[in-house]
Amino acid sequence: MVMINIVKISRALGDPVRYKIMLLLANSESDCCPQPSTNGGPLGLCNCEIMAHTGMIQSRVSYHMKELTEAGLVTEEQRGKWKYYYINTATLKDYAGQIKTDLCR
Amino acid sequence: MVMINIVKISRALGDPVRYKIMLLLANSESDCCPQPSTNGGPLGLCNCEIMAHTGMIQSRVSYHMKELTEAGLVTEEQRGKWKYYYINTATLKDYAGQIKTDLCR
DNA sequence: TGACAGCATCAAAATATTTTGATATGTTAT
DNA sequence: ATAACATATCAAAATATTTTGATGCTGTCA
Repeated sequence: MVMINIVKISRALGDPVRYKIMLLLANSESDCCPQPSTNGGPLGLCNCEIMAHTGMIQSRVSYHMKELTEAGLVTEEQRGKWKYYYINTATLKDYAGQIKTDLCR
Repeated sequence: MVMINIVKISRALGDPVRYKIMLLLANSESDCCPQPSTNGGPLGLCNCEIMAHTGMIQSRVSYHMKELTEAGLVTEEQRGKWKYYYINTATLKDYAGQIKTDLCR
């Protein structure tokens, strides 16, 4: 059982910009740069694609991706000079499960 | 299907003070004032009990209970001059479910 | 009704987070 | 090695949230 921090994950998801990025990651396939590895889950996007989809500047995207990564919601993968981000579904499933066991009784 | 706002709920849970209150509500039974209604779920606590458990001043507790209530995480019940709060487990279950269906694929 | 208990609300202060532009770091291709 | 590109980091500014103390409102009980 992985250790997850409910408050940290909630806080990460509780920002509209970051939640939008999570939805993007869950629903988009990469279409630029080298293709990410086939990991069975979402294919992920690179920083530049997130910039394009959201219209945000680079440092802003970087900042939010770091928040998501540190919460364990997103996994990074360096591929050449690009960095891919994809959703860590294990964390989300643990999170959803723990919310229910800890708070619903 | 109730309309829930994932960002708002996440934000509400993403504050350490509020998450602590949620755990309190999930694990405590009221032991003061008139007993709350038997609603099948957690019995809830009144503002004064939350103050006692957390050591926080009244206006601070009030502020956070409002945030939790507005997110739909907590339901209020006025009983005499006391106000009881109890966890809204339906919202939490919908939340956990939607997190999984929207972000895990 | 008056006194008081419990909670809500408000404005100001304190604190935290987010955004931006500049600059640094790391990778690839020439 | 150098240039060019992708991303990270930093410090300052902008913005948002939380905390506090004061005050207001409502219900209870003498």
